[in-house]
Amino acid sequence: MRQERVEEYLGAVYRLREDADAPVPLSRLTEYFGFSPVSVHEMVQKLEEEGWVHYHPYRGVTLSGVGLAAAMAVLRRHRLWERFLTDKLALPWDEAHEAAGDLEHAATEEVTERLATFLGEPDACPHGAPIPPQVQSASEICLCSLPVGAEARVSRIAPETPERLRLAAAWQLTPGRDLRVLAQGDAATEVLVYRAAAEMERTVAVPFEHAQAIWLEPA
Amino acid sequence: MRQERVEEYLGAVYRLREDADAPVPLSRLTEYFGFSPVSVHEMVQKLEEEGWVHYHPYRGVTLSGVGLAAAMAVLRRHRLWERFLTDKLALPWDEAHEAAGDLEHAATEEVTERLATFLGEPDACPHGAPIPPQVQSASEICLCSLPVGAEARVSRIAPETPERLRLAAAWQLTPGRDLRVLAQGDAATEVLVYRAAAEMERTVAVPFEHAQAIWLEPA
DNA sequence: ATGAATTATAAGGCATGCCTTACAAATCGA
DNA sequence: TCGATTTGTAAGGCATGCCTTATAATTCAT
Repeated sequence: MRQERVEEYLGAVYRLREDADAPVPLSRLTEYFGFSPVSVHEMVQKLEEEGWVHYHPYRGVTLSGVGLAAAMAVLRRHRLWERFLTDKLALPWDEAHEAAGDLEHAATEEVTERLATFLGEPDACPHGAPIPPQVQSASEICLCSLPVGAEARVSRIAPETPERLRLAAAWQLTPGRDLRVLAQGDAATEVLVYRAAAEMERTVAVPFEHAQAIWLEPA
Repeated sequence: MRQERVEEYLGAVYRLREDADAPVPLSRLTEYFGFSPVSVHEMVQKLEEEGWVHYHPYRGVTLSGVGLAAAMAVLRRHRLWERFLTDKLALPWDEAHEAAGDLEHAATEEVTERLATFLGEPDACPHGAPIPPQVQSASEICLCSLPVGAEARVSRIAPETPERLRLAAAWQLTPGRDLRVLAQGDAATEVLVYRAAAEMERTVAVPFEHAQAIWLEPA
């Protein structure tokens, strides 16, 4: 298997496994890549043969030791390049993910580590995802879970679709911004209302589907 | 054909055509890539079919209009990344070429142009090769051609092999450095003797094979 | 002008990584 | 527990881009 293919699969598994112990079903990978189930199944078997993942039939895949290390390396590269693209090249943050997807496979470990030094060893990508070996904060909660009146700081947008990123930027709900929940909209209409705190007097109505993807550190 | 493959071939043709009108023989490409003549021939035919090159049987290939434009874009990306790697990441210049070879296919036009801006629109790669649309200086001459006693400034190392680049760096014969020819060694022993000018009192004996690859702007 | 070297072309092969169709097995909800 | 849904497996296909072997055509130097 080509290294790039391996890396793409490992990166996908890493992203999709919410819990370290929960195997990622092949259906998730099928959906993630847009490949046929048969193709994914084939690749997963090869990945297992080569020791990258453990495959539990009818349950899904988990990363092996080497697989985890490789996945972390890939995600590290990806997110470092995202930082470079947004911070140094001023690429819009909704384009950074895709552009970094190509660069992550092209850069060697040496180049990546030099890039990390150049960038000042950042801890997170522009969308707030931790750059391995940095790990996800345990206290992070979803915007949907924040009680009315509570304040919090935006820490991450995930999953990061271009459209959602553009909206989040327009709402000024980007990592580091503070907000307070003004009111909870009707869950049926799928709208929640929030107000960014203090310095900026802005009130935005965030559709439920996007509020689900905005993660916070409570104040 | 995959775009990356096309770009590699066009880049090779661009580099190998000394004169715009002289077709590049397939044997040069065979040698450049280390592929079999048959494989190169196959690819060249496909490139011709798709309009990237003109193929003159038994003579070689020349770039078409679109092929030339594409080749220039590739070389531009390549050399901009080389500049980034050496200038911003402090990657040794003999490693920059290889590392850039992967990045050049991964970066989009938009990213490349932002990179150019970030780097301050450089005119040449770290090894002195012009970054398109910049063109090669016509007054450039080879170290072998410089008369004894004449002074000149190093402008370029080409062809750039890692070993040669390491030697050139050790000799401090890098683009921008001034030198004067002290004496001409015996061509049979393939050694020429030069002395870097003024500020640094250094005398080095440059083997003929490497002197052939050091290009100068006469003082 | 002829023979050696170069170049072209034909034919068949191989690994990769996708695809579809078809069918079997396991899981899970009602 | 039974049937629908999900998941696994087998079989065959396809494009890419390399490879080797073998043979034909051309070029070039003597």
